[in-house]
Amino acid sequence: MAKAIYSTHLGFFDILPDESPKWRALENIIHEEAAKFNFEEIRTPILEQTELIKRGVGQLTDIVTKEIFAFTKGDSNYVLRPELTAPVVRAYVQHHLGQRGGSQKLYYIGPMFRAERPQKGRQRQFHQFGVEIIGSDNPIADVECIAFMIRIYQRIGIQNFDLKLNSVGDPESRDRYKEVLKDYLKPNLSKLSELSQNRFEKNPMRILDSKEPEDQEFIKNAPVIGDHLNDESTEHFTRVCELLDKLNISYTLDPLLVRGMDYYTRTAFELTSSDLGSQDALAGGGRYDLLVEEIGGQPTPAVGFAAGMERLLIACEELEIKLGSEKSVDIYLVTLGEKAQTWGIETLSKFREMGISATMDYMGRSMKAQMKDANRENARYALIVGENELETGLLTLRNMEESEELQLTIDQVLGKFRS
RNA sequence: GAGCCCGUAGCUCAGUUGGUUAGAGCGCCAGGUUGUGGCCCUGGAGGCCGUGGGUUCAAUUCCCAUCGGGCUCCCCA
Repeated sequence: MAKAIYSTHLGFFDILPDESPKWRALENIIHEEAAKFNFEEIRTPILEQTELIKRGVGQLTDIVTKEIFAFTKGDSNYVLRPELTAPVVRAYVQHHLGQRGGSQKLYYIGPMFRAERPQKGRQRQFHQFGVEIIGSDNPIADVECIAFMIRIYQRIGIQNFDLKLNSVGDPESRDRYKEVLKDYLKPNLSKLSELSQNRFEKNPMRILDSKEPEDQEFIKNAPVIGDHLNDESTEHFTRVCELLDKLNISYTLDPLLVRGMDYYTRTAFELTSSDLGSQDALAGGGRYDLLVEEIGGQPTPAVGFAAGMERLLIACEELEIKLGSEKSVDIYLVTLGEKAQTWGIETLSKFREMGISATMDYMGRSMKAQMKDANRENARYALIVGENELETGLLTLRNMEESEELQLTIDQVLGKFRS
C-alpha cells in the first residue's frame, strides 16, 4: 500500500466511481418500489440530540452504551444517528405529521453510524433503507411493512433468505412473561453467562438472544412468550401470520427472537441470509407502539423496519447479481487542434441540450489516444473533427460498435440524434 | 472490550535461507499505424518492500514496538 497522508477513519469508506452505479441502482429500486406502496420519503439530519437517541433506542442497549459517536458543542449534545426510527418519530412529533391525516407511511435511505469494531458486513458508517408506518395498530400495517421489505429482495433476485417472526407482546403480557421467565431462570442464575446475569434484572428477555454456550440449555427449555400473551396480542399476532399466509410470504416462528432496541412491542421480525457470513441479518424490524409517547407525542402505534444496504450488496456479490449498468456516453468528440477544440466545446452544448450525453478529450492528446479513451468510456459514437472537417464541413461519425463511418455535416449529425 | 491473520508498484501477487540495479500479470502512458479504439508487438513511467527503533559489516528479509487493514467473539443492518 502506498502511504496516503490522509485516509478514511477506521470503519469508514469511500464509494468510488466503479462502485457508485450499483448504489444508485439500488436506491432507484427502493424509490420505485416505495412509490408503488405509496410510501413517502423522509430525510432527517445526520446529527440528532443525544438525549433523543438514548430515550428512543434505550439507555441499556448496546447501541447507546457503547456504539454511539457523540460530542458536545456549546450547550448542545450531538450524536451521529445510529438508526432512524427514533429520529423519524421525533420528526413525526415535532412537525405534527399525524395532523396530515391517516397513518403516515414513511421511508428513508441514508447513512447511519455506530462505533463498533468493523468486520465483514459491518462498518462504522453504513447505509440503511427502511420504512416507518406511524398511526396504525392494524396488523395490515405490520404486513405491508414486511411485504415491502421482501419485495425489494425479490425484485433484486435475492431469494434464499429466512424471515423470522415473533411477538414480544404488549407491556402487560411482557411484564407477566418476564416474571415467569425470571422464576424459571432464577434457580440456575449462577450458571448463566456473566452477560446474561447482568441482564437478568434489567432486561431478562434479552437473555433469550444470548449466544453464549453456557446459556443454551436453559434457553432451549425456557418458557416462550407466545404462551403468555394476552388475548389482544395473541389476536394481533395471529392476524399478522394469517395475512402473511395470504400473501404467500413464508416465515418461521422464532420464539427466541428478541430484538436489540428497547422500543419493540408485539410483532418482531428479522430477515437473515446464509449468503452473508457471520453478520447474517439483512434487515430487521417490528412494532413499537410505545415509542411515540416516549418521545413526547400522543400515544400512537407504529411499525417499521430497517435494512442494511451493504449487506444487501454483499449478498448480490455472492449471488453474482449485477446491479447497475456499464458506464457509457453517446458521443465522444475527437478533436484535433485548437480550432477543433473550440468548435468541440460549443458542439458539446448542442448535444447536451438535445439530451444526448457527450464528452471530449481535455488533454490535447493524439487521435489514437482519444479513440482509446472513447473506447474505454464505452462511447456509442466518436465524432472526429480536425482541420479538414472544419474546412469541408463534413465530419466523420464513427459507430464504435460496428466500426462503420459516415461523412456528415453537423446538421445531419444533429438530425440523426434528434429522432 | 477480547482473539487470530496480513502489510512488496494503481490492482492482484511473486521474491530475498540477511548481500550489489526488487520482479510478473493486469492497468496507465507512448511508439509500431506522422488522422482511427478493441487484438498483437515494442518501450516507458510508477516502489524509501506501512512507519519507527533494535541486532548486524550489511535488513525489504531476523527481533520489538507502532500504525493500517482483514476476519472472528460480543452485538447489530
